[in-house]
Amino acid sequence: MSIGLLLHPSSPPQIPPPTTTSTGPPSFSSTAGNHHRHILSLSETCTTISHLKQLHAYTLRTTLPDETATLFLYGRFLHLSSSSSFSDVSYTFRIFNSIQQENHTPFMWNTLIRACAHDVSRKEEAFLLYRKMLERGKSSPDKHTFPFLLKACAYIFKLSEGKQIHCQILKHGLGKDVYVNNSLIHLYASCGCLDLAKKVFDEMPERSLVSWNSMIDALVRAGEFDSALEMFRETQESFEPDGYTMQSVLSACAGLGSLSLGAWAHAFLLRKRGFEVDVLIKNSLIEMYCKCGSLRMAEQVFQTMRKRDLASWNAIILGLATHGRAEEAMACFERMVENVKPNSVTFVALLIACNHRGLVEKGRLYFDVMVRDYGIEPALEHYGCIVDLVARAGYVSEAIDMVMNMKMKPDAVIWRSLLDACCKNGASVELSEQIATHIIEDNQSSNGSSGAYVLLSRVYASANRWNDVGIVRKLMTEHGIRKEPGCSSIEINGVTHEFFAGDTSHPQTKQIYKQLRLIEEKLSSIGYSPDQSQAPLVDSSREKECSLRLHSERLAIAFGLLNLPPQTPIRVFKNLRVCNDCHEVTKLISKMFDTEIIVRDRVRFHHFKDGSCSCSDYW
DNA sequence: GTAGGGTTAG
Repeated sequence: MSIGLLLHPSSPPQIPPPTTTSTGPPSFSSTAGNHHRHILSLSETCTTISHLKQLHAYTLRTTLPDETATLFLYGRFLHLSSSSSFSDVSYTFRIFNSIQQENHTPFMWNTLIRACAHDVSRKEEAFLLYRKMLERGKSSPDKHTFPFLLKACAYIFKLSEGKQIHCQILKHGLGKDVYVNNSLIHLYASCGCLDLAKKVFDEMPERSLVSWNSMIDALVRAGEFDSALEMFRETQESFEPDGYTMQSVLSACAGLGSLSLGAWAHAFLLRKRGFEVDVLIKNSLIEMYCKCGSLRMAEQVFQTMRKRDLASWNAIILGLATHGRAEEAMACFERMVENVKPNSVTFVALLIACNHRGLVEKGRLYFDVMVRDYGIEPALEHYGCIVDLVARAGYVSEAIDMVMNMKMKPDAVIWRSLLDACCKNGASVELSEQIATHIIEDNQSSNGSSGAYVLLSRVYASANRWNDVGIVRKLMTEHGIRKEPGCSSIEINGVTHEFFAGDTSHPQTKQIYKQLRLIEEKLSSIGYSPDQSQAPLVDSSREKECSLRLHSERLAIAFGLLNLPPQTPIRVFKNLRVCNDCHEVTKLISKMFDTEIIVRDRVRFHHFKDGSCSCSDYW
């Protein structure tokens, strides 16, 4: 039988077939060894699972030289069937199970474990296989086994299993293997155990670029951006950075919100040769520039991309959204759908765009379109945006209905949006109490509920229930809960200056407040009256004095106006969500001072490691 | 004799 005839017409190889020793006289080659070599070479040219199955069938009818050769060939089949281009794991299992148990080699076990580690729905099976491998007692795990197993483990964030595997690694004497250790670093970083990742890294006898990259990535994930950049500097003493390194570096710059560092990293990339600045790096650049407040540079990167993927579109839409440029974000979405199918993240970005600008109608529309036209189930994040949007606009009962109809448990962010709306819209004290209870119960041990306590005390104060106000304050003290202050930062000449609401600690405070008065006078002259409700909780005498100067971002803007040369763009970061009112007043100030002012929110402030910032917020 | 480690936004 001719294997050439069996293969699909599109298949590349048409190697003359061998004849088997069992099916008649040889035509041009007669040894089993030749068959073996022939099948092996054919296996290298398989491009579809169908080719492989034909080759497998052919092999079953063929006599091979010995058992070792047969097992080697089956190992190859296992590997092929589970490789990313074929990825027919059930077929891999069928081949594996067709081989007698005592003939399963470590290579076969490893291949099967790898197949499971790469398959989204089979991660758990990787552990079962490992256990079986040990139980059968014929094959010992080796240096190839553990990276696969740890990958599966990291994917499902199983720390305790990971630690057990770590023990197994040591038991089998593989604690020095660089691949195994890199996988351990990745695992511990995925589980949020920076200390353990660091320990593995520090104790490694040998490190590769991947070790450094994994460690830098671990630091970025943990929000230790400065340390990540420091490690990047160290890396270069031994290795040339690659694309992975640079993506982590860009993330670190974005995390710090430092445009100067980010621009430096960009220049480094352009200067560097030897690796391609691909879509993923470009996406990181867009994200970095957006997070560092330079939408202009982000747009430039986006515009000059020859190839864009889903993430590129999402990154730019999100950037526009968080900068309060909702119309452009929506226009970008329209262009996007002509090229790429949007996903759930796209709609988060669109809802954020609406949220930042108080576009309730549009927000409702996108929420419906997402479900109806794209079949995307709303996730917690979508609810977080829409509930906040609707609630802020004063549609409290609609927001409550939404929360009640959610398929998942609302988180503290959502409850807080509701509570905030209740406070502003004079909802009943009982309702506010109920909502506050949800938040406080969900956040017993963390500081995430500080907003709820503050809001609740406001509700009681407005109802003249001063006793209850006292009780709330006492509870806060007892639970060690601090108020979460509004905080904004601005980077000037590579130095980050930070301001809190009503802050007077800056050495230039006098001039800053003078500048603020000037801004306020100018604003009043054009009839603008700042929205009092947006002011953070401060004592009432100061609130009356000047609402404008109490906002942290406005202190930062005033500082920027004082210290930057005219026409220099002013970029301010806020630890909390930038609200519609802020976008509005920023636009006015930009116009009055003929300069570009951008205030944008930061997901997390790296110096609030103790969780005192709104890390759990989506914006 | 086969293979192996490190990314996707809120």
